[in-house]
Amino acid sequence: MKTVFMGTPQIAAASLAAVLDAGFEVAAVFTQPDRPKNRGMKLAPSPVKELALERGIPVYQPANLRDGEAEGILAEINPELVAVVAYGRIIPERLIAMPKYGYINIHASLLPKYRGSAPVQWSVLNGDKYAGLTSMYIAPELDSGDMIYTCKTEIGEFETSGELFERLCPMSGELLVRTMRDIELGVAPRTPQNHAEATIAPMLSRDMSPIDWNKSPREIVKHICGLDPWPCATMELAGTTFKVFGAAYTSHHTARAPGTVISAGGDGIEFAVGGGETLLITKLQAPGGKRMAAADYLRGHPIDAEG
RNA sequence: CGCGGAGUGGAGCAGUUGGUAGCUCGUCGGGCUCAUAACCCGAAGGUCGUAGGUUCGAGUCCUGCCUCCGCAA
Repeated sequence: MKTVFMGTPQIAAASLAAVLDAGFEVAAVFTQPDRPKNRGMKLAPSPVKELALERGIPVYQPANLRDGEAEGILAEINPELVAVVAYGRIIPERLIAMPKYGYINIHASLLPKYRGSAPVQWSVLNGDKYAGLTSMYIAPELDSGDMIYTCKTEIGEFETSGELFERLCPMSGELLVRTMRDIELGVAPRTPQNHAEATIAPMLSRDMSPIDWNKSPREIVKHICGLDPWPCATMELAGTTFKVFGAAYTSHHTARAPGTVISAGGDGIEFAVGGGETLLITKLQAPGGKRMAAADYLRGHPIDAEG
């Protein structure tokens, strides 16, 4: 089955690797153009591009899928199936009709929940018990296509989005391979989504970073985990903005206003939060510094507790 | 050359207008205690990232390099 693969980040690269290792013929790879990244803003290839080059697969990085050029390339390759994993681009309707088996996509949520660009992060932020992956046929409307297979995994209480992403990578590969096999065999199921239950998981932004101490301990923990590794939860303390990476529950109660520092010691910094409960911040990062245990930070920066 | 911050004993930090380095915690020894991560006394441990330069003298000024972090996605 002649296939074209489209994808960009790490989870896409992991999926591509699985497809290749399973022996499928990948005639070409489409990925986002190299982008300036990191310190120095050097142009960096996407993980998918790196893998494709390693495996000797032709790479295409069109800036636009609608200008006819991409269509020409695809027409020439004439794939029977196009597999899309986190490509970061809407596929024009006219392209979807081209391949014999159509376009399939792996989306990192249990559809119809969390359509959109940040499904993993939102499943953590919302404190969901499960996250997952769905393979589907691509439909013109974003992430609305008929579902093929799903794959489900429990989210750890303190698992970050980044960690969950890591775990999802191999699962995505397996799911894609299974889906492609059954499509080739003609036995893949096709289940329409319940569009009434659809929710959207929009991109995260830096504006979401500040911690709202009025929330419950668990909501704050999920906020911290969901925004890790980007854009990261933040808090203000003594006029400085800290990134927050770790928290622990306590069994304490307080009458102090949410956001008040109750204590600061070897376990971390304890804040009053919503519902009269408290939460211990255990890992943080000061501007210009590395991330460190809150207790370590306190050694060089004594903080006065108000409780 | 995209912009900016930082590299000081095991950890986190101070270090004033340049004059041979301090604090908190930890570690080790001793003491007190029924006991303790608590308290008291004492000790060890640093070529101040690196290579040069300025100077009578540099952690403290100048230049190159290395490493780390933030912005940007």
